[in-house]
Amino acid sequence: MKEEFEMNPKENIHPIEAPAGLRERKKRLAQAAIEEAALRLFQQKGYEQTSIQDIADAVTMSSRTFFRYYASKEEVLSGPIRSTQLDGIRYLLEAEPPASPHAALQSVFGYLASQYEKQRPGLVLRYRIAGQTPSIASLFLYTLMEAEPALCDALCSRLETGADRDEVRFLVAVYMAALRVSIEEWLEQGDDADLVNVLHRHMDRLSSMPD
Amino acid sequence: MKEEFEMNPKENIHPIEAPAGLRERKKRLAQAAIEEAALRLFQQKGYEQTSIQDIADAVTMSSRTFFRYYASKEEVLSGPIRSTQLDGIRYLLEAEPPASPHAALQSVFGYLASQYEKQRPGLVLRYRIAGQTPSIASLFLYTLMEAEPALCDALCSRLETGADRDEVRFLVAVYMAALRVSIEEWLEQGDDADLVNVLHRHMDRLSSMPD
DNA sequence: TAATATAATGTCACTGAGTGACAAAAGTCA
DNA sequence: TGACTTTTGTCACTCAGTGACATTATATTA
Repeated sequence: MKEEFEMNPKENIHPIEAPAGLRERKKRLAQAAIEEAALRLFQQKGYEQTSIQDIADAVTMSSRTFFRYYASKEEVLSGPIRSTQLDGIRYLLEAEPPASPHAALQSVFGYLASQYEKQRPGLVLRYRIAGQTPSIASLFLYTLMEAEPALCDALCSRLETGADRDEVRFLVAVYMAALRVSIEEWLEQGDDADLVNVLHRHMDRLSSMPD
Repeated sequence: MKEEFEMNPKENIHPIEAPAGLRERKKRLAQAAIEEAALRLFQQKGYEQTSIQDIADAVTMSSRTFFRYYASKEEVLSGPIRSTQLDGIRYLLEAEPPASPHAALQSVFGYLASQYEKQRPGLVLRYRIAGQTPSIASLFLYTLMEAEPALCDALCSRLETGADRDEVRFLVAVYMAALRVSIEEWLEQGDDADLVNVLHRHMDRLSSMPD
């Protein structure tokens, strides 16, 4: 069992950060350099053929230091997905009380889709690697689904009607499935494909479900 | 990238096996002994605290030999889930042509639930470990979802109406989500809980979706 | 049954991920 | 500048997993 919900350095930065000392700036540069080099090498040589040492060499740091920025090799790839999911949880917590579970879920997942939409190039690359590397595909699934319990909690807490916990869990899982296949579909399409649109096509058919 | 769809020795056994030589019998015993020891140790000391060497010692074999039975430490845990999913694919391929996608999916997933139902004790144990070990939770998710493409293919091929591939993919994913949360719910309940029943409660609400 | 072929196991040496401990270097601030 | 804190590098280590090759056990056949 590892980091579970520990955040990586990037996520700790407060949205509007003041001047920021030299130390902070160097850390961000290092983090960015690692990510850049890692993605480049994964593309060039393949994920499994790229060692931490290769990445460390590429950015001239010790491999020990790599692990001070990323808890594992995998985390370089999953970071953006995880933080997007966390955004979704925050979004739901801050949203106005929903009219119905379906309305709330359409809203959060629509928001998530719009967030993923902004990251297309990075996601294309990441999912291409996932397609060739089961352990990464597995990680991405987990990273998506990991947010479900928090989403359930958030939704239940904002629903005045005492909704059945298990039903909410089911609904969240179903919408998550919709998001997941929408992302897959969207990434297979051309660069001008519209994720929000793909997701809505699927979600519309869900909202006719009886509560 | 590892074995992908390679089968472990157990799965290669033909259902009705004739006498079976000494070699075969020894292999099955070894495999069973490994699984037994591994599960016992995982329970006692925790998954991550148990090394391959510990398992090998417990059954008096070299750790090299462990890897001739299981491609990885994880595989000891995921094996039964994977083979159950494969059963589901086979079931769908051999079933009579379905009246509708929903009918077909209710049938396969009902079958899968009934298969999982038979394995409760092992699944309780495995999911307890998954709850403490993200990499295993991740693996279980993957093992479930991994069957989706094959399920889509099987379903599409048996549907006379030229169904939209993406819609079928979505439906399969949604039913898979139902199975997944049903299993989670069922494992949290008492020993006399009924998985098939839990799943049907969820699936019934799906079948009212427009195709 | 003995000789031979084949399959399973053990041994050894190796790569690579990940970690703990501690010393060296760099950034911070008075 | 000097004292303090954070970051980095070094080193030694554990553990998963693999390839190569010798050894042992099972299977086959004359």
